[in-house]
Amino acid sequence: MAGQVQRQTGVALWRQIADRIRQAISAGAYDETGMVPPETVLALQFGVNRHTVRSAIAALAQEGIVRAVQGRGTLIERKERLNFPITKRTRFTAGIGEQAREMRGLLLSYSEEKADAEVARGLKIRPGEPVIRMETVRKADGSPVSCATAWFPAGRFGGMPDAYKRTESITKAFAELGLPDYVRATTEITAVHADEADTAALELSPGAILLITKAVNTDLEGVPVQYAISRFAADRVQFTIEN
Amino acid sequence: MAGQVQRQTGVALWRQIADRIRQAISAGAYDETGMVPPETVLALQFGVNRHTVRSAIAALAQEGIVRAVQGRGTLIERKERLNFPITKRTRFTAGIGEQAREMRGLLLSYSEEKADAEVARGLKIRPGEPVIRMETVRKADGSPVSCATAWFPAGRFGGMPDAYKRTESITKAFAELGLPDYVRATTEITAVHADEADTAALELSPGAILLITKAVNTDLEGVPVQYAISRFAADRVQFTIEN
DNA sequence: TATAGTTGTCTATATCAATAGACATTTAAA
DNA sequence: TTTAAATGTCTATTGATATAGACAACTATA
Repeated sequence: MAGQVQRQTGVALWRQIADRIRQAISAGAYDETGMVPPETVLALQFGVNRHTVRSAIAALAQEGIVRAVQGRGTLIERKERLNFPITKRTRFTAGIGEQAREMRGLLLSYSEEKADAEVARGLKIRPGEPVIRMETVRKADGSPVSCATAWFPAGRFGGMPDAYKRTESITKAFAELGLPDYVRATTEITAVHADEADTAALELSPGAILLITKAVNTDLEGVPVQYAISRFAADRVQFTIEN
Repeated sequence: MAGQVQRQTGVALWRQIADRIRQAISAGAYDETGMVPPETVLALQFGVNRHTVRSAIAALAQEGIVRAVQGRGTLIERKERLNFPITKRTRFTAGIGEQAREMRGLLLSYSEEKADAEVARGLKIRPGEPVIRMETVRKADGSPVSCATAWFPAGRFGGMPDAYKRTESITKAFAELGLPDYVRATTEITAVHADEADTAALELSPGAILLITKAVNTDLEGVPVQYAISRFAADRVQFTIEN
């Protein structure tokens, strides 16, 4: 974990240090002991006062990642970073099935609306045609992993919100609606700072990073069936592309 | 751009606001006027003092994204985002060939070293075997887009640093060294905050976001020829995966 | 040439972030 | 039972962040 923290950047030192420690934990840097190094050691490493390190650790404790025990040290409670393979058969639930015990997709809201230019391009329909929009949040073992906004052609998949609410899975909902299989056509990936809504929904600290995917799924004939913009907590996930 | 900023989170208000405005610009929110709304309007929108908004705009001006003109307003200077397709034939230079006039790869430094566990896993060699490491920065039309650390098996590609320095391209350097074609095997994508070294190399503002790719390229027989960790300025690029 | 609207500069004040040091409290091991 | 090593708590001080208000300087337009 080389490299010093930066001052006067608008990001407090304690937050930078919290981010770095969180990353080191998820990279397995402290697996040998299962503990974060002592505060005095970290303060020396980062070139800051011990109190500043304490602020960082307090933030991580608040997130449930570590637990400080007086006299012993700071224990690591949780270190997951979920991996999402992106392939022709990209599935949210199945993709991380072995990495978490319980995967759930929750429907926050939905509505029927007219496709704007972006959605129309994704679904290969004309702007103004009716689409179903769903806002969802997806959780692994109860911890929120991503928010998604998904659009479906209204004519073919009008029953999607109801089916999704019942099955908590896009794949199962598609199956119920007569589409047993579908494939990932394109995926775009960018990264931005989280805004307020996503910070709340994903239980992030402000200034946190989001990985954004814009994906088009099609049926086996290549007809688009879903356009989705998903927002992932960058410190909890990574994507893998296998060619 | 609804939603208020958050206080006491370790991220200064001016930085949160700068991030939000940057995002709004790149989403085309101000395309109609080509200008950012007046400081007083933004201050009202975000629920902060006008001086706080001014700090945010000063940061964006420092990045070259906007230019404030007394008496007129704050003009948008730049809003582009380069697209990188990730496929079997992923090439940095050719990939964005049509999006920029001039693509260059510059060799910052190189050395011969022994493979650590991560590099050995990527190149499918034993830890400790000799590898060539190159630190490079890649530019589009003179503007830095990414930093990369790349490793090559030393025996087969000892001449890589010299060839790369001459050709400014991995693809051309491989060709010179007797490898006319290669394919992308795997790509991992994550996102983090930029550290000090990358902030300097990519001419970023502190606290900026990096998209990280860890990629393995192989020859046509599937033998790994390159393991590379690239760090992209997230506000200048996006990735596209076509299946 | 006024005038409205905009950015630029200055002073002052309050709060948050960071440093510094001292000492208490708890745990585990000598 | 000591002792070393770790976290917890307290006070004090400095610098960065944020607010508040007033006014100057510049631009475009009526």
